[in-house]
Amino acid sequence: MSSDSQRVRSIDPETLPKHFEAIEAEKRWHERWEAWGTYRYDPSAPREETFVVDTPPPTVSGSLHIGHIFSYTHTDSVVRYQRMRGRNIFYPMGWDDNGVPTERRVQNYFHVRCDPRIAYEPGLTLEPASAKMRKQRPREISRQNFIELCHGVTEEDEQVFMEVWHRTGLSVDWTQTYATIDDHCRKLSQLSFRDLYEKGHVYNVDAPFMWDVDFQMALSQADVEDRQQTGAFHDIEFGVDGEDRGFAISTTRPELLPACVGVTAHPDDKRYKDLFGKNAVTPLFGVPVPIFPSEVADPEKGTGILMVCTFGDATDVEWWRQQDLALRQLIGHNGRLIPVEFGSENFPSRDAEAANRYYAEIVGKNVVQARKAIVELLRDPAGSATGKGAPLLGEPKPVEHAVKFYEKGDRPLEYVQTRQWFVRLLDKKAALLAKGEQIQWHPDFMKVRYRDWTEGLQLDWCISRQRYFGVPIPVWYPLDAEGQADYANPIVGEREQFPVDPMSDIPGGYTAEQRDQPGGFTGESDIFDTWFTSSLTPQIGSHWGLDDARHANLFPADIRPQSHEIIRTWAFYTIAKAMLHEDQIPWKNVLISGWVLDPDRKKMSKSAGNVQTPLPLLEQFTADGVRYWASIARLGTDTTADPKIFKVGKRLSTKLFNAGKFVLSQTADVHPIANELDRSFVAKLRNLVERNTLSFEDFHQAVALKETESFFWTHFTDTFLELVKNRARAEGAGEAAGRGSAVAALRLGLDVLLRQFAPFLPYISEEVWSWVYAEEKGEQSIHRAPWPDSGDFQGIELPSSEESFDVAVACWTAINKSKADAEVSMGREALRLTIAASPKTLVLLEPVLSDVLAAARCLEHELAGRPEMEEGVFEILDAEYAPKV
RNA sequence: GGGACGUUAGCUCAGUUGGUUAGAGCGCCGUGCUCACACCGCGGAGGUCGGAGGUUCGAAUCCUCUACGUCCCA
Repeated sequence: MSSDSQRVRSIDPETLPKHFEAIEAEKRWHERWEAWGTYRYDPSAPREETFVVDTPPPTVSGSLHIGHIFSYTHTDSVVRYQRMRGRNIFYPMGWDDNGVPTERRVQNYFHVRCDPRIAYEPGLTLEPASAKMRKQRPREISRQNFIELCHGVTEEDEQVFMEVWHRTGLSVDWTQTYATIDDHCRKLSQLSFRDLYEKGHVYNVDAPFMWDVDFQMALSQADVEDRQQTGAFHDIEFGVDGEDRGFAISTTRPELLPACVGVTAHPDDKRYKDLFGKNAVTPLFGVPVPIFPSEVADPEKGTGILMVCTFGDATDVEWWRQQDLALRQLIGHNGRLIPVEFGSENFPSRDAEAANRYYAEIVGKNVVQARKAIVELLRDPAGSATGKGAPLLGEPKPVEHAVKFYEKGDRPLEYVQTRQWFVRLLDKKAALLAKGEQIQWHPDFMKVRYRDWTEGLQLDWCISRQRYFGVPIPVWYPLDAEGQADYANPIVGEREQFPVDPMSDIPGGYTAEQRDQPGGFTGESDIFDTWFTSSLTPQIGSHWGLDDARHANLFPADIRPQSHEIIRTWAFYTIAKAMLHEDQIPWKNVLISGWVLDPDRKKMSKSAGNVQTPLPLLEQFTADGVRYWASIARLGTDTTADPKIFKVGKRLSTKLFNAGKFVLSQTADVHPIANELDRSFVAKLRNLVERNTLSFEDFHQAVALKETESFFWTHFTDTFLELVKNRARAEGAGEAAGRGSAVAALRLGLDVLLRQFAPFLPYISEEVWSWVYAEEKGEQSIHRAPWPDSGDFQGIELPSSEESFDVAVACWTAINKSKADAEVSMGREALRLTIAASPKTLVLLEPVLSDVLAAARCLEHELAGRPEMEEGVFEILDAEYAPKV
């Protein structure tokens, strides 16, 4: 040992706490990372060095549960890996606050309703509604006051989310945040509209469209879902105009009888063939309607002939268009039957007086009430269209059928004639499908969902919503001398004006006094579908249309993380927007996280009432423990929230703390890694790094975690560490080289393993890193340290045999087993024993034997060559152990 | 009705291009408080890989059919 040799930097374990204080550490590290700017985006770096994340903006008014941590952790581990690879990370956070969830929350929280006709009340502040207030009618407030309340509530909700994200350790750049309702997003959203308008991709039209009668707003195809419902076929007898006969139609919606505008059956249906071209007469209301053939009519369903109403469903709309039928809109915006006058031009009747008498029984009722009432009326023989008894034939026959609902709604959709804005997509299916193919989907099969949805698209995208808290559609309409709006020639806001609110701002060339005056203008009161804004998240981050240089650096993004149920909305619309605006794909990779299931394997959701809130779990299992559970799940796989797995993660982090403490408290003179066992361990480690790097590049980061974890336990703490423990502490002359090699290998092992754990377990890895490595390596945070690569192993000679490590472990395990079989504790010394193995295996054992004997506490030994034994297998014979003390 | 994914030890899950007696963790049984760690170690038991058929020298893995579960689309 030379006196001028350098000692390795080590720690005094006494200065460290006995246990890892995770809660305190999480707070401490979050503050330091923020202070250091560890996760800041550098706008000066070129695109090829930048890694861009299109972060999902969480709906802040939704319930926060463990599923949020699950999917965001997936993203964070990818991001942390890329950062360690030297990439400049753009990882923003958005808040999705505009739209229905926030409006609902405000309505409930303050017990208010928005009435746009009411005047603004400046400075209005409200307390959360008391139980007493809730018994009264909701307070009605102005549109502007309602919007202000929404802003207030979302700010509070954002704080709750932020706290959880900080605690989870997301490496988001918190200086890059946005809210989908803020000025920037409203501006981007309106710029998007303007661009689509200029390109001819948007239009408005007054037509029957899907309508939710509770929210009283139009919907897009993506907002709608099928639900299986029990209905009933009602067979109702119609008359034939000018003839003595009748026929029975089947319908599940008898309440729409007054809205009947036609009758149809399959052209080949012999039963009804001779009716085509004639008029039918409806019972009760005596309305003559044309009978026409249609391929779409199913002869097997009900009686095979059916009534066409305005409107029962989408097929009714089709027939109405094709056959140019009358429009008899019956269902009002609120879902109740509106007053109509039979005998008037649009509602002809053979007996208007009777028709109006019957209709008086159902007018003003909602659909369910009206159905009940009309069924009773149909039992009245006087209402017959043929004079042959009650129009209702037999009793209603129950049937299970799919009914369309707004996904957030409670009552079936109606088709109501309204004016709405649309984005034209149906003519671009092929191009949209091609864009989907250019994007890498992880897992790949998730692409099928995008394809299915795109191929099945039947309607253009309805983007106007009759709501308040959202991005206004930036248009006004000129009013003619009669005060009629000219919808064909809207005045679209100018780029410089955005964000603009047509309800308060004035279009160019007009004065405020001309609002809603003949010859003046009127502002569009509708807002955008929230997806119209959310579909721009990559452009919101890149400042598309506002900062070309930044946009070029940040678009398209590298990854879009999201869950699979919103492929048809968020992913689809984002792809559509990128294509319509710039003929681009919005991102190169989509990472799909699965759902979190409760222990009964049900999806965790607020409506199911099985949500687990994150904070208690973070308290109990630590952020690293919870992150472990999330990270070990492969992309796209639904995963059970299993406390057992959280526990495994927490245990892993504790073990890292202890192993780190042990390794870094070893001290020795600086010496190269030269010992055979050490070199053999390093070779294994090097192999691990290579495999993990490939896994991360393929977005198989769960595999990398599993491999690292397994290596850490199996090859590091349970074996290598135990085998070199004695040598790492050996005193005396001639021991320095072996000791130095052992300590160096332990420190390299810990260093490289810590860095491979860092993307998954940011807190414990940073904690251990800070003890020695931060200063030694000149990287204050492990999260800015380089991902391990071949450079970490430079200058370390390869082992003489790749098998040395495994042979040493096998021999040591055999001795342990012999102790266990003899019911002797592992700590007991072996006075002597014989190690039997094949001669070849004994040759491999030779260079690592001293470490094995020391670890096994073996004083004397003999080797016995057994040619008949399998390679790599050991047997312990004639063991004699020291007496128990 | 069309499609996707899943079905492997009591539980939660790995099993890459088909290749020797199918793996891990938890749990269980036995055992040891050896100076980093009882938030630990060591040893052990436990599965005809949903079912049937086929291809192959060889199938958890490929093909066909089928059952069950979850989801997507209609």
